[in-house]
Amino acid sequence: MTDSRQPGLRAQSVYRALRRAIIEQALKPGMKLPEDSIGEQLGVSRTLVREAFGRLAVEGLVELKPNRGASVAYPTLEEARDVFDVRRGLERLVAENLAGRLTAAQAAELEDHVRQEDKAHGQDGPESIRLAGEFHIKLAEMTGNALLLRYVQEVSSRCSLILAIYGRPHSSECAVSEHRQLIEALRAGDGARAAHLMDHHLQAVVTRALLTPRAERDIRDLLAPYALSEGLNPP
Amino acid sequence: MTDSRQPGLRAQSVYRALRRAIIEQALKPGMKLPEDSIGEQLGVSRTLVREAFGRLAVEGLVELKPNRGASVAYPTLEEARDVFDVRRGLERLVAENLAGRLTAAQAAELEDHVRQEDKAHGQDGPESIRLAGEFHIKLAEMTGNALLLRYVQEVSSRCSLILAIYGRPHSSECAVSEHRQLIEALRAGDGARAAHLMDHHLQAVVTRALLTPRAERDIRDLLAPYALSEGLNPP
DNA sequence: TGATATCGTATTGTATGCGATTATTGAAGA
DNA sequence: TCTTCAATAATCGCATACAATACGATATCA
Repeated sequence: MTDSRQPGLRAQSVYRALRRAIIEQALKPGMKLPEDSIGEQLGVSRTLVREAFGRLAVEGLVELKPNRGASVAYPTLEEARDVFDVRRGLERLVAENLAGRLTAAQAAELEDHVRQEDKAHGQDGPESIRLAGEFHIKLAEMTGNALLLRYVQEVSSRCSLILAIYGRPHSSECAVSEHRQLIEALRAGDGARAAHLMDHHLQAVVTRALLTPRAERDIRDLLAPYALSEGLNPP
Repeated sequence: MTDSRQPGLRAQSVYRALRRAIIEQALKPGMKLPEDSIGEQLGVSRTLVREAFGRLAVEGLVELKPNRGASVAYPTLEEARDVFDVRRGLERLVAENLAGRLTAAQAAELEDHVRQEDKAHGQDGPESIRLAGEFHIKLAEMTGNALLLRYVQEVSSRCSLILAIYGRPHSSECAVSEHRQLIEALRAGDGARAAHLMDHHLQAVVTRALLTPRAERDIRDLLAPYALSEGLNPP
């Protein structure tokens, strides 16, 4: 138990617990987040829960409306596009920073990682998705740029949310082969090619996992399938 | 008085007040930030002050150490380099996004802005610095990408802090001519050139304003000039 | 029956209080 | 004079308390 009576760490524990719960969709997008029940569940007061909400709101994982509390963020398609655009820019930067600077140990670690991805790819479980995400985090870590890492983590989290809403069920977001090519380019020190690969890789993720033109952001369109399944006939 | 009895807005007021105070160096880097006195000064309780500290800590403007409270962040040179690297990446993205998409009204607004910069450039005051910063914020706004805007604002804030510590006194950070060239490229729809110009522009800002190899990050070196001015003789 | 008003409850926003940790002052000893 | 240590004061971490607002249910009226 990492309850840790140490001061300041309980606050962080609450933050991390909620963050994980949101990313793993234990708390689904749009779900209401009452302060006292969550605090009670985690064994802390509302104070710490609110503190965590604040951080999560900055990161775009929860929405915070005045006098009506917090709920898990429900990004619009427009926000989703924004997030992916920024993500591509950030990860391109990662690729450029890393090209040629990869140590042998780092390259080995990455290759070990894609091997794990290969194994998990067959079963198409949440394990596969987690590994694919971690690959990008690992790359960001290797730049040694703390701010870049933080931003990449943030957009990755938000991408998880976005895919939970708009993604097709069992798409294996990242193609392992694309990860392999990327490592190759990084190793060769070809920054331009690495950046280009990364860019197209992430672009591919969007088109693979996102049903772009479908899923209108209007309530009518969200309800349409339910109406149909009930035999209703909206105009 | 924007005291605003409205709920949730007082918290934001505290956040913004502290943020401005830090950026404008009313609160200097490294300065201690006691919850009580600040709350008393702003007419709110420690609760809201702490909330603001949390947000500012996420954004890297304050440091938050367990059991010893908050202080204005004092970025190391390494952190400074990280921030500038990410900033270049982000603003390159801005340039690419904006190239060719600039409306006539937007172009006019930017040109009006650089004209103001021209005027202020003579007096080399803080006005000049503020305008130079706002130019970049305006560009980010024009992308329509809220996340990109937030990130650019964040790195800009941190750059203010960094230049306050490591910058030479009256360097007029941005060359107005470079801003003009950038607008030109954006107008022409030449994304690659715009990105390239932005990249070199920001690179130039660093070399112009930052005394890179000097300014050691050791306390001894920070204190050296003070020691000398007091006639002391450190080993 | 349907719409609106009103009251009670649940939940949020903010302040305050208490125990714990850290900084500071001053005095005693080397 | 410089160090060491203890007592006090200041500050923080967190929980709780209280006021204000929003939500929901029942009652009232058309």
